Amino acid sequence: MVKTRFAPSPTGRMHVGNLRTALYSYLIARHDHGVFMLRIEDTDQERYVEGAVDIINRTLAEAGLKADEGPDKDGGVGPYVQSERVKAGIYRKYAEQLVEQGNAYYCFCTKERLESLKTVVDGKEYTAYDKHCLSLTKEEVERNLAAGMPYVIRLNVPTEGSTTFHDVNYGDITVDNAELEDMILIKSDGYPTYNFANVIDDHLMGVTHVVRGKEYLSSSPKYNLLYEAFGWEIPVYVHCPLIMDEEHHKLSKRSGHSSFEDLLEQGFLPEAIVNYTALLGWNPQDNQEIMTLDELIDKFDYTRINKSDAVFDIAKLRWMNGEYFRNMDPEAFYEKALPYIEAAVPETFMDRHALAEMARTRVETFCDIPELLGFFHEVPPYETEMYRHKKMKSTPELSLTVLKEILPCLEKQEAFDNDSLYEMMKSFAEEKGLKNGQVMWPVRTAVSGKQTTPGGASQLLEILGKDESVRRIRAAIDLLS
RNA sequence: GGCCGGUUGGUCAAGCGGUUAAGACGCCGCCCUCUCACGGCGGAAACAAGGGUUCGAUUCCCUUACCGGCUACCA
Repeated sequence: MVKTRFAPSPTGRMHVGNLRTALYSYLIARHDHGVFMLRIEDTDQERYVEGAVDIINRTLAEAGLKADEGPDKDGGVGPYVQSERVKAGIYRKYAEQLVEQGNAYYCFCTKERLESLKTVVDGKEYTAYDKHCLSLTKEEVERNLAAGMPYVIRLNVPTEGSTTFHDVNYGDITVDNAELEDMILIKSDGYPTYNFANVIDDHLMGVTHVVRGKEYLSSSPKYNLLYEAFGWEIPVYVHCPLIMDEEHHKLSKRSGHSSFEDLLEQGFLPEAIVNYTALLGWNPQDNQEIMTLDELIDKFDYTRINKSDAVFDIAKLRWMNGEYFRNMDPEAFYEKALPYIEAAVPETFMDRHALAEMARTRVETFCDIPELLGFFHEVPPYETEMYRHKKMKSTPELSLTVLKEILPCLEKQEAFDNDSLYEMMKSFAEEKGLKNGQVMWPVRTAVSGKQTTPGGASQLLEILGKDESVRRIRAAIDLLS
């Protein structure tokens, strides 16, 4: 039975790199009808952010990634929050076992001593612990412990030989043990480090596939040392390429504007965000890009994940979001777009459904709506030169004449719907010996003040209604006179 | 600096020894058209470099270059 987990740290909003890791974990589990688990890794008290767990829950819920097990749904291997597991003494117990076995040792080195171990190369600091405390006798350790000296527990990495581990994506990776540091297992505040807690929890919780970003690739050999020391079975590693920002750096919370919540605020649909991130580092065989979560579950194959990093391209996300809008049920779009429409066009006499439908095929995010529909609320200031259009054979002078003559027609027009209005203007043009554009262009400009509008003159008139249309035509006549 | 990984158009990304090197986004042009948008058609645009291996390398190996990650009592 496949069991995957998503194990975020509650340190703020969730950027798309994390979201994708969650998504891939979810897809692997679902594809195999396995279990997807959520675990909260709050071992760093410094970085803990109040409310961040709520953000994680909300993000997963909105993205549609429901966990089968987690803090809110016990699956029998809890607790699912690491700080609670610390209280239960879980990590300490295993760390002490390693100490007894000789695979780990107590270290009482002070900050100052560690500082003295630092070497500076190219302005950057590097430390390599020298196993100083490994030589402490059992008595010395007991004495220090009894004296209440602060300590950490370190892994005793062999100085000779090499360690090889296997990753589904990157194959076998071998590293000289001399390169591996005696990493800290238990910090002086009693909390485990990420690397240690991960191994313990993944084993205890029965995780079969570990999905994570490839930034952990270089610390993975140490994991094997841990698994071997405990005699535990090593899970399947699935390291994913990183998602990069425009500057080609790892997306992080610091980059800003790239978290799931940021994107929602920028007017994107959760489904589109999920769909897009799925394609950053993976692709289905069949070239289909627009996929529902269920289709992703069906098609996802973790052995086909890419190795190289991917740049997050907001332009393509915009396109994809637009595709979702175009394929969306009009009523569903209307409901989500309504707040944006109401803000841009407060006039209640205009048909909101018609406005929504006008926007649906023309915007890429909800935030594009105000710019697109704003003129319905108020005609923006414009130059009379806007009435000049070569292809339409329209000029400001001709426009004035057309508007003056069509005004009474509009006033007496009874059926104020698109088709009727279009017919009326078309026959008006015919009677006057004008081209269609010579009538449509001035009318559309007069009621919108815009070079381009969503929909043609007649559509605009219909939504504006007779009173408002007439008012705007009159204002335009004044402007041109 | 050391270690690990990566390198196909601007971006995502097929390809897994023999191809006119897919497709998508973006960009440009044309068509459709009451302006847009949608839609349709077309275009420009790539195998980092050098050595091998091979009858034949984008595909396999090595070197170099470049990019990235790690090198924390952060994850």
